[in-house]
Amino acid sequence: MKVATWNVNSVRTRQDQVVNWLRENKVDILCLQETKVVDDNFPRSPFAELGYHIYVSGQKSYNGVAIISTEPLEDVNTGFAPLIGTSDLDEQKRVISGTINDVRIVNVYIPNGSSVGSDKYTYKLRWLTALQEYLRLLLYETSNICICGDFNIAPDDRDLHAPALLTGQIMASDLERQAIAAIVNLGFADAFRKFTTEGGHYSWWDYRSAAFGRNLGWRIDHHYLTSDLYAQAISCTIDVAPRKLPQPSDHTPVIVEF
DNA sequence: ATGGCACGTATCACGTGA
Repeated sequence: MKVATWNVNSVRTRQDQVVNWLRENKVDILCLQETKVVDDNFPRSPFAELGYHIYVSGQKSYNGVAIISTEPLEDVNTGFAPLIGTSDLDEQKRVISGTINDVRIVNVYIPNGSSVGSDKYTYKLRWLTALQEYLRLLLYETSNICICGDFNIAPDDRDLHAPALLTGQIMASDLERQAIAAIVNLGFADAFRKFTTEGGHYSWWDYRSAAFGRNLGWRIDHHYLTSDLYAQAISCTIDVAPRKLPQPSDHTPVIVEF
């Protein structure tokens, strides 16, 4: 099974690119982030015409997640509420989950955090604490979990183009990295690092400063797998091709196969 | 030096992203 994640920075703006990518990359699951559209306005038909099922949790202008699946998903739900109860953290649409072939797919769009010490940074850390609790409870229900999405965190210095400059800044601060480590310690592993240990591989490049052309990137889009799935993983790759297109998203897809 | 670019909004600038 192939599971891809892609922050598309508006699914309506990127609609043709996403559909074309799906035609050429027959993944079973595509997790989207930053769809930036309310559910009623999600462009369902081009995906349905390819035979995909569509599950969405969106809002106006900001955030929004979706799962595109070859097969119908079971037990689809959104937000943290199903496991940890009602929370103000669910006002922003950042979590959608469903089951396929006894694998629980959890698609997340982790908050950006703005800058270390800001109110948004505090929100990001709160959100990460909630995610940790959500996953801890989910592990009582199933042992096969693939959590993927835009984490907005570079787990270690290999995931940054300029660690000396960027370590400690937003997306590379100690508390954010500790939050990732706490999730890993629940029983997950970073699928990409099973196959690639060196640095220089990124999933996001700033639109500004011609960052992509100079490979000034960050690896912030990840798949974390429970132990059996991790053992079964046979590849995890970053497809940089969509980032080269005209009017691209600033992120590019990452694909795991297990 | 907080800049650079892109997105959505009933814009003609702003908030947000990372």
